[in-house]
Amino acid sequence: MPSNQRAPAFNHLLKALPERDLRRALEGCEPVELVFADVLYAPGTPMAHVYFPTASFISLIMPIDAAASLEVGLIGDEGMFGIALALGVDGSPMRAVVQGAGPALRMEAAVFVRELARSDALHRAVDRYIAFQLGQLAQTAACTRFHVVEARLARWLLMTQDRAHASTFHVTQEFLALMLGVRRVGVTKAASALQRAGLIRYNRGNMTVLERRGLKAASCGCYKADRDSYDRIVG
Amino acid sequence: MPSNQRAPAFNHLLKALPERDLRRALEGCEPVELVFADVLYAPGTPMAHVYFPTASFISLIMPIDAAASLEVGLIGDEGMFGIALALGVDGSPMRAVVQGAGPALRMEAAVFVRELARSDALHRAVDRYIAFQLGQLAQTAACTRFHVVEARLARWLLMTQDRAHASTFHVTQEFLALMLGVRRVGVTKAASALQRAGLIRYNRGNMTVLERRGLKAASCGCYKADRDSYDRIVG
DNA sequence: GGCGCTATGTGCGCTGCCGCGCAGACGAGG
DNA sequence: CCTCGTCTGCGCGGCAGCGCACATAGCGCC
Repeated sequence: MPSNQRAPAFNHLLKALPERDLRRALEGCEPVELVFADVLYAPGTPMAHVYFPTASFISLIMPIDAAASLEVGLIGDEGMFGIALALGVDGSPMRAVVQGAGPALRMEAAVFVRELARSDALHRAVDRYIAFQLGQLAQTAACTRFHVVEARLARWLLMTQDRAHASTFHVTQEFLALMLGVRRVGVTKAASALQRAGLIRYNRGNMTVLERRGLKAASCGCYKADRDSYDRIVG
Repeated sequence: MPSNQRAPAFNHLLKALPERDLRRALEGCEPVELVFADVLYAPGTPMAHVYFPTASFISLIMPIDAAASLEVGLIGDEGMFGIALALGVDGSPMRAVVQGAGPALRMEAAVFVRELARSDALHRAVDRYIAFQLGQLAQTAACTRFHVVEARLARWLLMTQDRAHASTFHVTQEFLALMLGVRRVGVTKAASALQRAGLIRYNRGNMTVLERRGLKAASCGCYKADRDSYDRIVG
């Protein structure tokens, strides 16, 4: 696994399209640079754009009370943000926040809808991705209910590393606590355990995954389940 | 609210279709009587049928370990089981179990796919329902994480009453524990609290909702959020 | 009428996470 | 160099839910 090297920047959902459909899809896209912590979509507003991350990633965050919220999805170059539009709906209850800064392809909502109608291949790909997201959400619900913070943290780190295409990325414990829906102190405890085990190293927001294999063992089965599900449905 | 009276048996997803589409959809359906606890779908198998409950309801259950599982969705006459097929996938990671016995309309997978291709109205309705399910799953994930058993139980009872169209239905504490992902004892505690408050009455599996209003107050906001979401997206 | 199964209620010690408050440690900027 | 803000670590009391074990009570069945 190369350390901090960026993979070639493309989006797998688009890349799988046949030549002709791909070209037309790309024509409808505009390259943008996503900025960390930017809110790409807020619930209750119309969805103006869809995003295909190429070397960036996006969190889906479900607010519940005024106080509490929970990350329920992570979108990188394996997927897209904006599936609601493919379902004929122009909103979603989840907030979309840039988790990893970097390039993405952006398409206007109307253009996306038009392209979907024109390209069967795109439509099929997006539909399959939606099916994957459904399973992912269910998995996350159950995982969040049953698994301890340390395992969930390990899962989160693996998922993020996959999307960051780098073994080092930036994330503070405070932020992790928000994502996992626990106190920061809970993250401190779990993270020190993983660090003591030599699986990760971190310091003031610089997180490095040292041992993927060990991290997988420390994580719950949900990471593997996600991967398998993706391969089965989309890949 | 009439006590144990059955509402006229139809499925709202189908009912909203224009005359012509509705007729064709119904022609593809076969009326069936769902039996309590029957497994309509098991993960890893191809999905042979879709179901439109008319006066029955179905649980979506996400298994996680060999031991643990969690109910992540409830499908009554407001929806359908089998959305994966509409997304071009013939499987799902969730088990579908009959929660409330009663009549439903069943359609063969191939027929469903064909009808979707033929009827734009059906396709649009199903797509919107999928969008609703996505939000529902996210809501459930967050609710399960943050809310106490008593509130979640209240929510469950309200959702079930809506789908049973009756204020009395059959459900044991053991079963509730499985659905909510807690111990039976946890359900006992929460249920006695609700009973002491005069909101419900139960005895050996016979559950009666006495005060919807009070139950709503005891539940978390997630029940209302679900309803609102449904009205906004599908209704 | 008695037996056994199912459903419900209780007690006890434990664990994981909570809220809150505080302290040390590192880094950036003046 | 010093200050301030950010990030990380810890202690303490509390609570919700866990695992386990046991007690009671209806109900069906023979």
